[in-house]
Amino acid sequence: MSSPKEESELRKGPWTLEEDSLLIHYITRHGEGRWNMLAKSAGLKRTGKSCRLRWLNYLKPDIKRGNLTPHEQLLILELHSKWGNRWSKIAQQLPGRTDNEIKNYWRTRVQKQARQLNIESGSKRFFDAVRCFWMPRLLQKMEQNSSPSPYSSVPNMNFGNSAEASIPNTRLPSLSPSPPPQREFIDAANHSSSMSNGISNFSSDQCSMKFSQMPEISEHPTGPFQLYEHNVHHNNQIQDNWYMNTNSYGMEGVNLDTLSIMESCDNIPQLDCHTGESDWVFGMGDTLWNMDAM
DNA sequence: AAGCAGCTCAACCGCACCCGA
DNA sequence: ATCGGGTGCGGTTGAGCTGCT
Repeated sequence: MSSPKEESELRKGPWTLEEDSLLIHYITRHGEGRWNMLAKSAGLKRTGKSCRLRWLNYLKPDIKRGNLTPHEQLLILELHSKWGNRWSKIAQQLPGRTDNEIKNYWRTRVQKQARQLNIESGSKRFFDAVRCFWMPRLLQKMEQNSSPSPYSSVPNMNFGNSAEASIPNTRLPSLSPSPPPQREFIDAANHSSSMSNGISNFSSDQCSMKFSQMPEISEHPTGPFQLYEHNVHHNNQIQDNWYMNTNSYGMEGVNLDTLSIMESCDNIPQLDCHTGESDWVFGMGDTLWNMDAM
């Protein structure tokens, strides 16, 4: 137990370079753990908790900095649907990313989008928006940004409970011409269409037909979202240029018009990319987004 | 240039759990 | 059985940054 005097001497707030240096040097020499003792031994006027947090979330050598990649974002969406707010568990699946970072991402990006859409972030509508727009767009970004397939590079990337990787069996709104779907995407969709786990009634034709009813995404969006998708006219062809800036996380293309169509899709049998009663493309039940009040 | 609002993210807080004495 | 220290986790806060007017 520390005396009141010691308590009052404890520093709070942002870490200085000197403190960082002390912590790094101490851990390099003696390793992690026993944080309270470590704090004292290292000569830091910080609580053990503060030292631990600083190390794990910021100083540890394998921490990745910078924006989350579309692939990482997709993984977060998928894992959150599975585990809810189990940030540390989710973080374990994203090497170099911390639970704090993922939590911040969820709260500032995902929940923000839900708020702007004026929908409950755990609701079925939000669920559909994520599934039918956000995820496919992230997938598209991944296709464009990377090769080989991001899925093949993700160990244990298992979308859903089935052994098969049932990649979202969705099609993008007619954003023509879209890049050819990646191999796994097609395979998974084809495969899933023959499965009997609730994805069976998926038909890509149905889905694309449904999306064809969606409004064209305006080049000059006026909705609450700034679209980062620009249709570039080139040789009489329209090319969709996707790019990320710090605020673009793929869902910006979802506007209220689109969602209202989605809502009207409730009259039409639930979005064709929707899969049966409660399963969705990743084989998750409705309950998955309800684990915690988001 | 200044003021303001919104956003991001590092850091803190409180609680729960684990484990050894 | 229980007490206390150590640790981990999720929620929240606030300083600083950015962009807009």
